[in-house]
Amino acid sequence: MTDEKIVPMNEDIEIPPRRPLTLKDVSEASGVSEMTVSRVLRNRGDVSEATREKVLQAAKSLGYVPNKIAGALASSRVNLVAVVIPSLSNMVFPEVLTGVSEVLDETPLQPVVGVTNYLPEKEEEVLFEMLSWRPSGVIIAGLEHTDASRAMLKAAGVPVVEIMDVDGEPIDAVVGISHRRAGREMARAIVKAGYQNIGFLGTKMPLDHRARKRFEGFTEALAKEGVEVMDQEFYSGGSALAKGREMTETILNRSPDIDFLYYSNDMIGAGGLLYCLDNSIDVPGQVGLAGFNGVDLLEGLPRKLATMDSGRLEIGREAARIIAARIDGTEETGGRRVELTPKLEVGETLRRR
Amino acid sequence: MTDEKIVPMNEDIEIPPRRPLTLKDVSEASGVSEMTVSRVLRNRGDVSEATREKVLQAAKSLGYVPNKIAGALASSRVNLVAVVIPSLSNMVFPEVLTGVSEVLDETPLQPVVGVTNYLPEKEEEVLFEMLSWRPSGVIIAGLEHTDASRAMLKAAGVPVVEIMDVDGEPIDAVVGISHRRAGREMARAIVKAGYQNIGFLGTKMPLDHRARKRFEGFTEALAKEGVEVMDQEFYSGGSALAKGREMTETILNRSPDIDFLYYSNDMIGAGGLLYCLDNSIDVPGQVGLAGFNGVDLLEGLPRKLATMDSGRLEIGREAARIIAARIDGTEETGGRRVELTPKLEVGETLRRR
DNA sequence: TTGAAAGCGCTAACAT
DNA sequence: ATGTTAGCGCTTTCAA
Repeated sequence: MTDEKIVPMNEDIEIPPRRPLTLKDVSEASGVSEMTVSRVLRNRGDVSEATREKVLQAAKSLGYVPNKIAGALASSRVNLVAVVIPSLSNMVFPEVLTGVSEVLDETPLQPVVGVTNYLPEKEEEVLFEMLSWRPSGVIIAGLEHTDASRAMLKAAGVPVVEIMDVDGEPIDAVVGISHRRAGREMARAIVKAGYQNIGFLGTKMPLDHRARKRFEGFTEALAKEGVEVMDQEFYSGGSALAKGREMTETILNRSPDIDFLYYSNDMIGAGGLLYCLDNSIDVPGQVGLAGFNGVDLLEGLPRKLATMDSGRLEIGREAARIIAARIDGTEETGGRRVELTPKLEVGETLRRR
Repeated sequence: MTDEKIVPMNEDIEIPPRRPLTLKDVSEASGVSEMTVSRVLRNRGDVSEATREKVLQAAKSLGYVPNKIAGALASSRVNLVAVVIPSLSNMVFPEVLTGVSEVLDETPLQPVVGVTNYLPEKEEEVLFEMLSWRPSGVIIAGLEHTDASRAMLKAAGVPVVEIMDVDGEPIDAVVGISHRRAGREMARAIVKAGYQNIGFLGTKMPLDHRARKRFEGFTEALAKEGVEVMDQEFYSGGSALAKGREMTETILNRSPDIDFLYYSNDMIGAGGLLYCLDNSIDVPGQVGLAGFNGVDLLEGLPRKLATMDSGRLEIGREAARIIAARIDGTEETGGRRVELTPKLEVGETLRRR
């Protein structure tokens, strides 16, 4: 028998723990300095085609994934944009995000989303958390923030775009619509169409400032026409469509003289419409209806609900454009203000005169 | 005239560029070493109440926001969980995210979302980008990925949970339902209810593997009963509700004998239902209808659509639980497989025998 | 075109 | 209970 080398099973054979690969590994595998590897991987500086090949080949075959944490620390450049929104359940915000992604996809920037559940303290936490990653910009819904949040945003030293709403004092840039104006314009359209006994249906959310502003604009414009909101009803939680039905039934039973219902969003408006149709209420003859947002669900309803487009997609896009332009230095100054014009969609639930 | 000190305007007065604060600033302001400041800010180790106070006070008054990039690099701990989903427009995914957030909110972990638009190459890019931040875990929709994506996920050395679907070979853990089974069960329920001339309506998306698997399960189970799908129709883009109407009209005109329509999602199903009701088609007598997902929109429809709940919220929660448990070491082994049972909701659009 | 050295801001590990 | 030292993995800067 030849004296084979026998490797005992239970020896302290060093099984190196699977460690993430580093530049050094690629450097060794390719026989090129770490620095040059780094240059190749970032397409920076002059590197000969030959070494370039070698490096890319080595990186690929090892399955190297760069460590952005180290890169960001070394370069103090972070390609993240913090996007802070109140909710994901309300389709409005995913739509805004879609607009943001669409634009950022053309840049090296990447959105990172934080959700606040409409709570100012939670917003503060989320913001703190996100800012601690030193993002290159912040897109945040609304103009109402705690003092601490405003202080953090100002101190962050990066572009901040407040979105959705323009009624208030922005910290830096702002992109949105005036919800007061949206409310006023809807009120005028309703009165002009000859409705006089108007009911309002909304969410039970004192912290939804945009819904509140629409309501304020609405009642204010009605007041100018000598009209008052006759009755109102609020809901929280549950299926918005079902709640729209229920609330509509409730308010119409309580105030049978109502001839118009203004809903704070299209979903409950759609529920109201379905209720009316089910109960043979003539829309818009006996009762007119209007919602808010311009969601594309409305296209498929038996009758097209009157609404006012809130331009979510465009808001997301524009906010992202502002951030991108500021970061790459195209746009110098801060404080841009973009007010989009909400456009009334008369649909078929607002009678025409 | 006294000789006042006159400060010339255009002197090279050093205006220190607004630099983000560091631990050192807090250390100097509080007269405590950086290390102790770090300890206080992370609630680590023993620190006397007195110094603790001093430090917190200093940090707060300066408005210090820690730099997680540096922290992560030093500790090689990153409290991020990458969540990769195909889309935000389909409410299903925001719902999953809601479940994920809900659970991660109770932990130090934070979700970071990436969207792939159902494109495998885009998924690969997004994954590469996210993994370069060295997240502590990955939650990713589906079981179908490019080889490169699978390789990256395996090499990442962190828990990976594939979600939504269990029909296939997971990389690590998996949480979802069997879409094949969902399709089969719906087929059986339909045949059992006495329908024989069945149409299928879906999205024109070869890359939506879950929809495909449902369809396969569906046709397979029908075949066992000696039934074949009579006609089918596909759409892409636009308002799903409106498309549901259109497709329903098209297919019923083309194949008037159809007595059941199976929709690949609730939204187009709802459109179909509204179409039928508008056109006085007796549902479920003349034509039965069923969708898929169990979205809560269905609660508000004139008639409750039959569907099968896909348990999105619970999938998100469970995936997050698995990640959290593995990270804090509660759960050792990998490869957990959680198959949720999709539950048939008969509603009012599937006739009862 | 390539490489070497010196940090980025923090934390682990070890003093004291 | 507090401080000191040495990196984490990269990029910047400077040198060759």
